[in-house]
Amino acid sequence: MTETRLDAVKLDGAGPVYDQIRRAIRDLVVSGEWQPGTSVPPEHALMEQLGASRMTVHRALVQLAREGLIIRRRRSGTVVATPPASHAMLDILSIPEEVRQLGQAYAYEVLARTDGRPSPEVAELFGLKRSDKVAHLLVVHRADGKPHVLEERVIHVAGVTGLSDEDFAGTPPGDWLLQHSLWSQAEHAISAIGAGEEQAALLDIAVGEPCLLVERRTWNQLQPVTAVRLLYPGFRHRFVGRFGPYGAA
Amino acid sequence: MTETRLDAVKLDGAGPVYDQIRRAIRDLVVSGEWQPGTSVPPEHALMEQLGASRMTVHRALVQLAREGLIIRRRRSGTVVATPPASHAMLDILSIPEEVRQLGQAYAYEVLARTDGRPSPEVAELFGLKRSDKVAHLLVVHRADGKPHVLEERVIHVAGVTGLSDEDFAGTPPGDWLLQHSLWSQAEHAISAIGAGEEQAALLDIAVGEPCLLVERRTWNQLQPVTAVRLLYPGFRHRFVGRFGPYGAA
DNA sequence: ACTTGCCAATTGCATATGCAATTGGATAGC
DNA sequence: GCTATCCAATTGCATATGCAATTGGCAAGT
Repeated sequence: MTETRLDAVKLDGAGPVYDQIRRAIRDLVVSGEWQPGTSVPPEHALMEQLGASRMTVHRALVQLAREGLIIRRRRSGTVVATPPASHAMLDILSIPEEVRQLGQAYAYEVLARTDGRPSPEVAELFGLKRSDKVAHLLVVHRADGKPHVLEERVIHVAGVTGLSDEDFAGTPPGDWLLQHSLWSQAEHAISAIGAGEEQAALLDIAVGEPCLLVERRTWNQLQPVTAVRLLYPGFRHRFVGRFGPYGAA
Repeated sequence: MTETRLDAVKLDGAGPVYDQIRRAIRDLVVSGEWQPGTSVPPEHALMEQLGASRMTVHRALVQLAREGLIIRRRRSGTVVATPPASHAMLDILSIPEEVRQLGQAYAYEVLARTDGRPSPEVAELFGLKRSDKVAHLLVVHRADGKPHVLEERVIHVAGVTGLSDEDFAGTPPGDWLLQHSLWSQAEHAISAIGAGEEQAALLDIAVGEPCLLVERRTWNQLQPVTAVRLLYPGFRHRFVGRFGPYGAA
């Protein structure tokens, strides 16, 4: 248990006091000056050192604890946490947004739509009964005219209202669903796969070309809403994220 | 601007009052009962309705605002936010951990190590001067004896202490670095690529086989620490994340 | 030694209070 | 009508205060 020097905590006078305290301590932690395991001075000490009230110091410490930089326990005090396993964040944008952010012209085309019952595989994967009604969609999204991503989607009809009257002429299904359905939970998986024959033709790439496959399933209160497979040609796509040891940067 | 019914906020008596209030309002928002754009009752109203002090109500609302569910402005009040673009979280585990979580036996092998200057590409990619010293490493990680992932790593010698004395016999470089260096910022990218000839041989797969490529670069206070390319055979790997509309689930 | 019980240090939570900052909307003046 | 001004509603921040809950460590007793 290393010592912490109390006078290392220095306020900079910018913004609310509680936030100055928070930043001051955070900087000591992320700079490594206060190593994991060292104990942070108790609230009373900081309160006297900094000339702030206990509640103000408390507020700063509570926030740092919520951010995972410190761990607080009654009686035994506050110690610097060891950085947790990191989480990388990937922004999930709608595909039109994604394309426009790249500065390219967006277009899409609904290649096929069938309304019916789920195939056994789909029902299994998605937790549906064979008797539930679903819509299948096949959409290709284009950026500057070139195929950008191939979307295969299954929508659980009972989970969305107004689906049967919608032809997706004005809005691609993903965006339409965002506006017309609620979701409370999603899961996605990223993997790599070679393009199949049909897929290669639609994406205008060679068969076997490595692609990023993003599979996403969405529920609302345990009821399935939609499942989608997005196939991105690998050589022109990368998902980028930035972060720090304690969370998003 | 829709109306919000004040009496919709109901406490459940479990845990701290401020947290009951927070959860009660959060539930109204995520259930869609309070649509985006509707205004949340002012602190005074909630205070009277719930029989709590203003500071307690305040605390709940401040926290909800930090979580992005509501937006607060002086005088104009508090309104329900429209859900932001989602972030998906991918847990970044150390590779030994990753393998063990799959219930498989972990092993690794350092295939090559060279200490020297960065190649022009590496220097460019990583923001190093040609004169900086770097170590190159090539490591294969195995799960139950089979190649799991191929790691190509560059380490900026000046950014880490004790590197030259370390032979990575006991700990793979990624884990060793976590223990012996600080980092404040990281960036990673995921893409799909076909295995090259050498890579295919080391991973025991066919040339051109689709693979997930994870590239990660790490800095400490703007100084480069390490850059790594992790090549996962695509057919046996997927990165999975779970989340909700307002963040991690 | 080992166990039990107690004390005090430390954090957690809630309240009451006061003032500052922002700004929508009303009002007065032109 | 249009603009400048003021007012009041609302949130933001800090303090002072008191009690509750947890628990490390000491002390007493066996």
